[in-house]
Amino acid sequence: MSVQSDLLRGALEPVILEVIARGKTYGYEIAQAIAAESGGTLLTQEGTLYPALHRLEKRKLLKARWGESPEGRRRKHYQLTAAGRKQRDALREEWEEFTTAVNRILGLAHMFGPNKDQAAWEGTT
Amino acid sequence: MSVQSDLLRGALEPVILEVIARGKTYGYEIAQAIAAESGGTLLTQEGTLYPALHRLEKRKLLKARWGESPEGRRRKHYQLTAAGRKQRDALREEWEEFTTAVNRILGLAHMFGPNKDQAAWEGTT
DNA sequence: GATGATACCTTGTATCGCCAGGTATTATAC
DNA sequence: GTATAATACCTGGCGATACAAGGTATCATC
Repeated sequence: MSVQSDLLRGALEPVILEVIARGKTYGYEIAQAIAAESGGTLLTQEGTLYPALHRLEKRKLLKARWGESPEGRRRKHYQLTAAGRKQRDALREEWEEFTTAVNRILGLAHMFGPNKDQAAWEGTT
Repeated sequence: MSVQSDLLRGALEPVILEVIARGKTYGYEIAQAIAAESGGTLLTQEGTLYPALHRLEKRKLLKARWGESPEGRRRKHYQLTAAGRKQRDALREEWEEFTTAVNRILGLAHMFGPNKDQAAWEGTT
């Protein structure tokens, strides 16, 4: 398995929730949005995405209803539940903290917020 | 399993390689360095770290030799091989690209400096 | 009528973080 | 003396999940 796969494991859930929050509602569209909005870096395979959506639905973070495309193809539309919105916020926070911690170790200085003790840390090695 | 666990999967390898490159040589020390340098955010359990070191050694990214502490306890010291250094660079690059892509989707602009006004953007949903 | 795009799904495999347990030595209490 | 903690290593089994590979079905295009 590629490293991309391992990286995706922690990021897929917040990404999906975010894309749905932005108004992409069904699987195929969500996959395309992830690919497009990531500049082609993130490519969620169908065997990854659909099970993930089902898990989120099972956990009541998403609610689903069947619909149809203008051409008559069936689509399964998802939307965030209240719990889903809450989880989205929590995961975004967790992602931020986690990547900040890793970036500190990797010596990658770009951070999200105001950061006070970067300089102090830099001096201690 | 916590989300932290899933996040760690993609980051553990580059983090370990980086910490060893910085001069931490044996497991116990590496674990403490990861905890300390991440500000306590990253906590690699022994059941995570030791197998990871063994995998890296098996893949010839690390070379190991047994040693002793001043008090007489045995220690297994690791160092990067040439392939390990190369992998470290590659993984750092991959980490950067990946997190940049995710941040773009999550609306976390990858910024330099203490400026963060997401608030304006947040209001537009 | 073949191909490709759209749109969904599932099974099986491999991987890996973690839990829980183990072994052993040394230092520090009490 | 003898717990307890800290140091320092290890492993087996479990649960979770990304992916490959396969499937079904509709519609547009050539």
